[in-house]
Amino acid sequence: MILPVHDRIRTHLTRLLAELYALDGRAMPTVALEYPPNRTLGDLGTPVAFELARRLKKAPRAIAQEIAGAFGALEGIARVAPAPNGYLNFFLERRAFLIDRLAPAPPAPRTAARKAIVEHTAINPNKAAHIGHLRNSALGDTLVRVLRFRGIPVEVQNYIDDTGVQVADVVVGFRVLERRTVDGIRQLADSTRFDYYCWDLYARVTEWYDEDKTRLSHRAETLHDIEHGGNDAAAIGAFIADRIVRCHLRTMARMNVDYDLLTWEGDILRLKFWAQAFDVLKASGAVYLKTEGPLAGCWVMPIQEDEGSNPKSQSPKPNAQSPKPEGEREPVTDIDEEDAGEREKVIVRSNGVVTYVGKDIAYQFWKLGLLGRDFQYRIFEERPHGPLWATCSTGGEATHPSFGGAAWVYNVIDVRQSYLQKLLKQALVAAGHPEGAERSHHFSYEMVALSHATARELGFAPPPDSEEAKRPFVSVSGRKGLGVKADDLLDTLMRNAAREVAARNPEFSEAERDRIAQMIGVAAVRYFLIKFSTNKMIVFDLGEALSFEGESGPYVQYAVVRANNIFQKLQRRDGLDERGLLATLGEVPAGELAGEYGSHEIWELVLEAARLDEVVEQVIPSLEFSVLAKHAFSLAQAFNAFYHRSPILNEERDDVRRWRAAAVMYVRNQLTRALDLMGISVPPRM
RNA sequence: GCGCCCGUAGCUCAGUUGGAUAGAGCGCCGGACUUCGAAUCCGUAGGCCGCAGGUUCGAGUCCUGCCGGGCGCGCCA
Repeated sequence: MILPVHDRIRTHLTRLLAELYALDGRAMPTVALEYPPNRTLGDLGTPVAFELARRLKKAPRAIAQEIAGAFGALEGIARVAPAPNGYLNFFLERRAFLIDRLAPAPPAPRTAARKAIVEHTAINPNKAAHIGHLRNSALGDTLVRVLRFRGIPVEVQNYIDDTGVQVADVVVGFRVLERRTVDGIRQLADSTRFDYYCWDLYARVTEWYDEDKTRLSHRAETLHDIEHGGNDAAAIGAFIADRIVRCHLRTMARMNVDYDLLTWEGDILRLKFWAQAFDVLKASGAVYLKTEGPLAGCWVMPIQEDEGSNPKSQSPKPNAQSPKPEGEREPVTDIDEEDAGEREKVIVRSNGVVTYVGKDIAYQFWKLGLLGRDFQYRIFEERPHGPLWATCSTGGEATHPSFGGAAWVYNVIDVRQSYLQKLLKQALVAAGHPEGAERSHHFSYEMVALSHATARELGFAPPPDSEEAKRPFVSVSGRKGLGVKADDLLDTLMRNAAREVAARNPEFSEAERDRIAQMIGVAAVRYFLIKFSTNKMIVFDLGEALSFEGESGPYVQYAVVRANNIFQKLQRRDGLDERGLLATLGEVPAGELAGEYGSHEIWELVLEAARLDEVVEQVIPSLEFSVLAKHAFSLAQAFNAFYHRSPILNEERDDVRRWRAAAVMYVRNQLTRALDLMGISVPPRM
């Protein structure tokens, strides 16, 4: 890991600059650390002299020379070199650096970090999951892993909208279109792929509505029944939601995605979370009753378009202190009710029913520990590593872990919900919790569409002369049943992987082959869903996603498998294991590592591998995991090139062999960690 | 109409605190398996970074305008 070295240089340099140029805190430039384009220039470099040039009225080059001259000794730094163009470059103590990083890691220091809640997945529990949902969970789960890597405690929640329109529509499908009873549906669920069945039924219901709009009265009626409970529709709705959620959990488990708590919307209603939040919002003036105009009788929240309404976001740090007390914050901007052009969002309808935004506000308050109420909790299912909990409104377990009340909240929801998520933050500010707003993140990402080729392959080709046909992609639509089901994709992926594995390892048993194929399939999807910027739409193409070559998850896995093979052979052939290797590194001549034999390639590998912590640090505030994916890929790429060029087992010079093996060991360790952050495991062979 | 996002190689994309020579993958073409596994590697070709201004020692990156595309803006969720 490289960050401790950054910190050491930065601290040293800051003190040095203060002495050298009598700079006080305000005048002190930030010491940015970068990587020179090649190792002959240095291992780390800073453009700090450029920043000082104007203030000191001196050429950057002269400043860099002065700093280098006064630098003195610093642990881990072999040499400081001012570059002719003004950069200040550093050379590291290579041997110590690598030995340090190979030593067994000390137990992670206890951090005072407060809990973060990550909510992701949140699929309507009325049909099978599709490829778009996988993007959500892949991003959400990676966020969870990355935060935990940094020592931040994380609670993972999956929100279940069991009382919404989508469940109601499937209830209508079963009751009205198919005339089934609860028992009939249960039988069906026990004997079919229930989530697939509902996928089709849901599409049929949508069509049925489209044929005759008056049929929508069935939806309204069902929605009402579900919300009030104690009737057939509610029982069917509850059954469907429960069964479909279990299907979703199985699908997600295939992707190595897991949760701590399922929060059910029905419980938010039954426990009257909204009533509580409503009181707070009314008291603070965040919402008010319209007495005239088209919205008369509605409780509304004014929508602010100015900058002040969108507080800057903060990201958690393991050692961050508690937020400033609210008293030190700027006062909430006054809401100008007289402003004629102002827009208003209805929170409570004139018929007294709260909107989706209202429920979400209450839920967000609870997540931040600002509501003053809690759920009851039941065990949803037992798992090897402990129970999966779910909320409930009556008869909960007497003892349960503590949920909610987090310092940081991440809501992983697609970009179309940006507007609502912004309202959520505004509500927090208006209710007097600006710091809660700053610590609430909408983790937004773009949609997944289908390529025309893939749509055609699946039988969704749009009519030749339609608008859709002219577009560069085909939109998925759960309502129309148009899309790639997650399990179908995973099945295809794993089938293809199994074929590849079998071709290369004919001696494998079927079970072994399938176990490995599964790991490879997961690597392929998860990497594919992570490697694009979140604000870029993914035009999903089966062929591309199925590819195990080039920039892909399996490519990175393959590099690690190769590295592991080297160690297995080293041990078998030469009796040299990792511990034995480590023990000798202090004595072995380090010419190969130092680049004295003409190539710096193993040092390049080590330095690049060490950057994982820096990459993670960068990835948390930006929420751009493509950076992490790219890092892993380029490290794997560098390793593969090295592997090809530089033999280890057959290298005759013992010192060279040992340093190469040590570098491979470190790269392997770091790549394994990077893959784990993406939810990808390493197969024993592939 | 208003708001947000995108425009970089033939295609798909990196380039996220403004820094040293704009990079990958795929595709094309040409090479490398009696050698730690070729799901690999090496090489060739391919760029008015949408356009025009501005800020800066320095702009693909920041600002303004324009052009092209996507998505939002409901007493739906």
